[in-house]
Amino acid sequence: MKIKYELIKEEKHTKARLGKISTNYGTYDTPMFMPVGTNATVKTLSPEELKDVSAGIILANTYHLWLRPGEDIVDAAGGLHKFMNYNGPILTDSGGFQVFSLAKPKDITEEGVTFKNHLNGDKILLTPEKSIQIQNKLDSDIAMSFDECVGYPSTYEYMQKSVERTLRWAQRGKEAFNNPRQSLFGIVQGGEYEDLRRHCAEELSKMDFDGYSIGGTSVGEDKPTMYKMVEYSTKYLPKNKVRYLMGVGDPIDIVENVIRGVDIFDCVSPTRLARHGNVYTKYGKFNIRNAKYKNDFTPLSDECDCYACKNYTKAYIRHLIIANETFGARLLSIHNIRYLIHLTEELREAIKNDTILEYREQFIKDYYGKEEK
RNA sequence: GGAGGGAUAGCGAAGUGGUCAAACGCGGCAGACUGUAAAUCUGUUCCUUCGGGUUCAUUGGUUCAAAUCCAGUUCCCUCCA
Repeated sequence: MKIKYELIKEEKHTKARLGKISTNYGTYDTPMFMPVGTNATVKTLSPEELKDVSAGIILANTYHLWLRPGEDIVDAAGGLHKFMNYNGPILTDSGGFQVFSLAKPKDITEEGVTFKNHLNGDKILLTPEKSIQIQNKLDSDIAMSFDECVGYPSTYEYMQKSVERTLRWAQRGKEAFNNPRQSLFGIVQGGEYEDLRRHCAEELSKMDFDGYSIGGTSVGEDKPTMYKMVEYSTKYLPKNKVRYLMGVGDPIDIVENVIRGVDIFDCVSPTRLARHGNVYTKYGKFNIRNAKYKNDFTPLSDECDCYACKNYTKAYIRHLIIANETFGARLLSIHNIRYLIHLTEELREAIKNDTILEYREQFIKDYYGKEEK
């Protein structure tokens, strides 16, 4: 079935929204955070551990699974859920981000994007139709339109051309789409230009997607610019459909963008930072590798209810990370994902109570502490 | 007892007259990371009051100049007795 979004309430002072999203694999409250599992695994975590941190939808990647193991293998396994043993909803990204991270401008044409296969160097062409066909076969719950994620800064002229092409690609993808169990989202681009964001959002709305994403953020711009990009997008999107801000997961960015009307976030940061020893806490981010934690036998965070915090000390986890033991990366990944999901739980509570502005103020005080003043 | 080889920063290891406070790797100390080519990348690692000061086993010598050449001493390795 298609996903359904139900808007439960809007916060009194802001555009923050409390909602519910119903999927083939259960109903979840929004705002929510989706952990990223590019290669059909949220790096180092088992599905049981994802459940333990209250993860809902997770994200996998079309480009990566296309190259390896190939969508036919996933199909033969009975679809992505069975293949990776995940009994929750899965969203697949289209490969649009790889246009930003892997392709060069000259590789992008009206037809699609030519990539240099990062595994063996082959030249391969990904088109809007191909991306959708792969996603149909992967049988994720939500497929994304194939878009061009444009870096920042970018000229108005380029962005205008790119937005028009992304709109045409969205239409082509929609026409190629063929999986009744799956939903399809359109992606708003347009950089920091309000008229382009508006145009893109309105045209996509006319095409009537099952949900809408905001793309082209966290590509080098500063935070105020990112927040503007989001405002210029949510402002022109229908209220009865879910809004997903792609690739954003810095804690403050989640708070700020919930306030601007975003329902869903995803980000690699909790798992990547974990592998690099960084730990999110209410009182800011720290690096467990620092020598000062050598003798620290307290948990990562006193506020956290995750498996790592309930059972292990900083000194032990530091030892694991320094010794390059995978269990350390796993414990920190569990913790960081749990931190971001818990953050969305608090934000939902604040929306319920119409206190999100107070929440933001307190959040900044706690998270940035002394450095801010 | 004899013959040869070697001793370089926390460790390993380049360097064989000036461009050497000394490559590189490891280890140490920090930093970055936002739809994952990322268990990756970057900086730093003799002392310093940032002017400079002391280093290449050690002592002495040659030279305008020595980690680099010469001699003594100590220790280590290989082979022969």
